[in-house]
Amino acid sequence: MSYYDKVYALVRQIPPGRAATYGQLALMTGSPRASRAVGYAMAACTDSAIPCHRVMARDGVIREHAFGPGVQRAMLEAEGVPFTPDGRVDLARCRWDGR
DNA sequence: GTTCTGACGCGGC
DNA sequence: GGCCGCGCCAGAA
Repeated sequence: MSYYDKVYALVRQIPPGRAATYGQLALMTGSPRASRAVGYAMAACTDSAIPCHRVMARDGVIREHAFGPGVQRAMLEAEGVPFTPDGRVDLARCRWDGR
């Protein structure tokens, strides 16, 4: 059980239509400052069972991932995740509370 | 064991 | 309000 597995386990618990930030997941893993490590774990995510598209920066900005550019946003929209006009995820409404 | 890098976060200018 | 720099943790070389 590496740190990655811990992060993945949390990400898999994110319900459809919800989104979480790297810092939030880092906080749940027990290392509030490990946001970078969390992001790195997501970057290495190749398992389709892990909804890594529901994880983004604190600002709601989505970075391109291994699945392809633009795919992440499409998947989120398909799940009903609200987006702001400037192309960011509206974390104010779909932010996952961790439960 | 040491060093560098990275899907980040926050404070300061 | 936007841009720059430093610090954080974990993994790979």
